[in-house]
Amino acid sequence: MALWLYNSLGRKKEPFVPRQPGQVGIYVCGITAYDYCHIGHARVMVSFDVLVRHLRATGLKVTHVCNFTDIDDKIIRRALQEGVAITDLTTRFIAAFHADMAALGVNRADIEPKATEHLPEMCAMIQTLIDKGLAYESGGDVFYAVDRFPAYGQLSGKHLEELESGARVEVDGRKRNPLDFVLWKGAKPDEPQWSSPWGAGRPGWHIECSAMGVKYLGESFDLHGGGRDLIFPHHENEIAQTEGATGHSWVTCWLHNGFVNVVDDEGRREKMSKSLDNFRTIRDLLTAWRGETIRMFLLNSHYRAPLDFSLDLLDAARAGLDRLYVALRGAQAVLKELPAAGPVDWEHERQERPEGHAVRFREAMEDDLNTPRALAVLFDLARVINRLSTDETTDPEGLRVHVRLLRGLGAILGLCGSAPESHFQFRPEEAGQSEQSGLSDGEVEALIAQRSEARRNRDFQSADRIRKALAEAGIVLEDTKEHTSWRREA
RNA sequence: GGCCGGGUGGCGAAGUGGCCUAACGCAGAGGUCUGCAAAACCUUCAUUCGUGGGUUCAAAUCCCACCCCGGCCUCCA
Repeated sequence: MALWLYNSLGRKKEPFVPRQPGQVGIYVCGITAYDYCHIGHARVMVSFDVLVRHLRATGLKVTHVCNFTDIDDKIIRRALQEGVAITDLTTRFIAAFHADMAALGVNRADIEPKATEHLPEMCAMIQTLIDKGLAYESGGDVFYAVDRFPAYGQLSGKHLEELESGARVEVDGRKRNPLDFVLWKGAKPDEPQWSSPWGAGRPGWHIECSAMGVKYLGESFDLHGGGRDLIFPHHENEIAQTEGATGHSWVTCWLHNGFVNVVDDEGRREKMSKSLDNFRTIRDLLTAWRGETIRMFLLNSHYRAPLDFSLDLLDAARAGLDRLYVALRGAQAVLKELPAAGPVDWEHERQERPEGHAVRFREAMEDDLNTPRALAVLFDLARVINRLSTDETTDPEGLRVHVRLLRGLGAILGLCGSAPESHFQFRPEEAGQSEQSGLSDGEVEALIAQRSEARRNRDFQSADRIRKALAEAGIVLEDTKEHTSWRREA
């Protein structure tokens, strides 16, 4: 078994071989901290979170780095607008990022470097580039001379001549070549600034990822990822900077996920983005859907394919996730206690059940993280579990084994880790629905107790009246022989 | 204009030469179970894969042309 990943550099799937056996370094381009995150950000973070989980589940030791851009034009502008200090603004949105990601079940990266804390590293790299003749000072700024780096364009498949002819790049007299990009921006009055050999100023955007990637993962490492829109110019420039400075190859495999699109009422679709102002923030959606539902929605399509976002699809994802939790809840009723998600013993699974769920799941994941296929395996498992839970002749051990597997495989996708009750009893907070979902858990339980009493007395009229009332409040009941469980429906 | 993705059932989405008369989920239909429901389970739901050619014993999968959707080429995940 081997993991195959689609490498944007070369545009084909390749078997993934860590540079150092058993160890992986991965750098993911994080956010610019000036606003709340939307589904597009969620997709990046969830995709790479799943990749890291998978690498770890297959026995690799992973160092996961995800940076924060905490100084940049947009941040400065936004801080000015809001009349707050830049660090207050970035601190606030970094905290919001952490909260949103926690809700989505995204694990924290091992290292979360901030640009403003790595000025010396960036300056050192810029100086190296100047010394090597790859960068030059001009009018207080420092620029990278793209035509001094022959491999420029290798990642994005762009050729310098074409870029120049197509040029939407604004003319800047200080640049030798219009495509040269800034490494160091000279300070304007009233802007945050750091001292440097080239005068006071601040770093360009691209240099931070080069400097911090090298610092934490080395001059060569395995994986570097982000959204497709970063391929050019951001990642192209990162390569030029880093390989220009070190003189050798930097990242083995570049990974990029597809966009989240928004479809409007006329059926037109476009990329969800900050600049188009057509985004839905994660925290907005979290008022009506569990984070795990959003995760399910994202994982139901392949990470590289374009993905249309809609509320209906979120509902469908919720229904699918319900199915997995129904299976867990049914098993819980039989087993009394739900087995925890232990690590999957791949060797054992391969020998005992070569066609089994675990093997099929892993094969799907190893095919460039085919999460839709991996999810299909989870659904197959849920069916098996449902059958075992309903069949009274079943021995509990077989059921336990399958439940443990569902939770173990689910954990690699970051799913199925909650208690079934907390999934089903999640309460949306959306303002307009407050009346509908006004019943507290305790009130629901009390009404169910009344209904159970009525049913025991075979007073089905009263029982059905209560059930109907609950249904109108968005509560659905499910009777088993000895117990009534309930869930909230959107 | 250059480059990059995508077009598969009512919806979402896998599948990239034979196991595909197309996985899986949602929605729908019938049945079993149930006091009745719900859930579950069983059955059913694309002879067809944007269009037109071609290659092949064999194509959703390869080749050619065309049409449509989205993106990058400027900040963007």
